[in-house]
Amino acid sequence: MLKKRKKHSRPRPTDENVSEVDTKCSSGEAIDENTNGAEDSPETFDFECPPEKSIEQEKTVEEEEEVEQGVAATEWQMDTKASFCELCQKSFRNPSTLKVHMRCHTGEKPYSCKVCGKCFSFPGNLSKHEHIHQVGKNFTCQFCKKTFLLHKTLKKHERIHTGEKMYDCKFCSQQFLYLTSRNNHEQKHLEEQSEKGFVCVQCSKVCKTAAALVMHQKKHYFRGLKHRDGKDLQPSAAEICTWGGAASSICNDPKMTGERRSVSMPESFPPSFDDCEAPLLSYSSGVTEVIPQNVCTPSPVENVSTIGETDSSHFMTPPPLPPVALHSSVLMEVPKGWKHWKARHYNLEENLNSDHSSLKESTKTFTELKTMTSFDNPFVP
DNA sequence: CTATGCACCGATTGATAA
DNA sequence: TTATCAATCGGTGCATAG
Ligand SMILES: [Zn+2]
Ligand SMILES: [Zn+2]
Ligand SMILES: [Zn+2]
Ligand SMILES: [Zn+2]
Repeated sequence: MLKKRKKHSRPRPTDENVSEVDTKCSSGEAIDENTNGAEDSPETFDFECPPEKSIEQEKTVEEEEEVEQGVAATEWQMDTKASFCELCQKSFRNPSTLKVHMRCHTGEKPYSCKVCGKCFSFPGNLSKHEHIHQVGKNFTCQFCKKTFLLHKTLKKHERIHTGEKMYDCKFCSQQFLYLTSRNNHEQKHLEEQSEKGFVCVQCSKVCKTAAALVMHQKKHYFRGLKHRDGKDLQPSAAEICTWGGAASSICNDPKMTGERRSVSMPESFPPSFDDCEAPLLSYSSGVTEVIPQNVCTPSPVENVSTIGETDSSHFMTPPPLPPVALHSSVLMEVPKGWKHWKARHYNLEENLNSDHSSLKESTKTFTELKTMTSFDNPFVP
């Protein structure tokens, strides 16, 4: 299996006094003292690459296939060769990785800063921490020459110059530079939605009840059918399989339910807009003129559970399957699938950083579709 | 207040040394 | 095969400006 080349394979400093497990950090720490600018340290300059392109997160082809095939991932986790954390249901290929991982459950922090005594679970974090005791800021912005203590900080700073806004609103096409800004914005959506009732994403019509909304949306739906005119708006079989497989695998995938904070998988998932977006994803790839409007419309969060139980048919379903049913099923129920869509959605987000071209492509289209569906969103400038 | 910006932390990953 | 480490991610908290 060819792995994607990593570019950051610099030869390790062999005999540095990098006292490994040693709880006290040796002062000569491996922490780059090649500080100012760190000439070859990939830490500092890899602006050739698109900022979001994390080489670190690239997955092996093998893993990609697992995701695509859906089932493989689950099987892999059960593989005895893999180390498995029962606490968070995560698997690791390297047993020692599991050991290290367990520290986040045990709270063990064997690495302590000898300057301030602060303890850390992971050696790398101690190294980073020790950096802050050094005088001088070591990372310089290539655009404004401002300096920063940490590489991560620099990278984030440079987004200001590059214009990269990595935080997308889940409900509209707006993007944000800061997570807090994004969250605030999304909160507004939620508040707005819950005040109004049930909003049609196509025309912004607000309905008092979900049932009314469904009736309303049927109009859009049939209108859409008229305009379709034989255009092939259907996803390819491959796409369907891919998505279907991904969904099924992910929802069973312990990896996806772990405590990995970066994924922000909520413990419980009151169906939210996320769930509504998933259907978009499912048939977005390669589709240029979809009826993305035929997505389930966000409902007030607090109402969702009720609807799911008693009025599930009011939700338009993400019809992952028969192409023929692609459009005709958009108004069908799906609540039992909430979880799956949710899971898939998060998986996509995670894979957005990977180099998986197909997932990426789909996600990209997803973003485009979000734009399409948000034309009438009051939050869109 | 809200948005912006920085300091810092927790955790994972892949390469590679042992 | 296992252990270690550099690299890098996502995230929180707080300060400050408008
Ligand atoms: Zn665990
Ligand atoms: Zn310290
Ligand atoms: Zn700058
Ligand atoms: Zn928005």
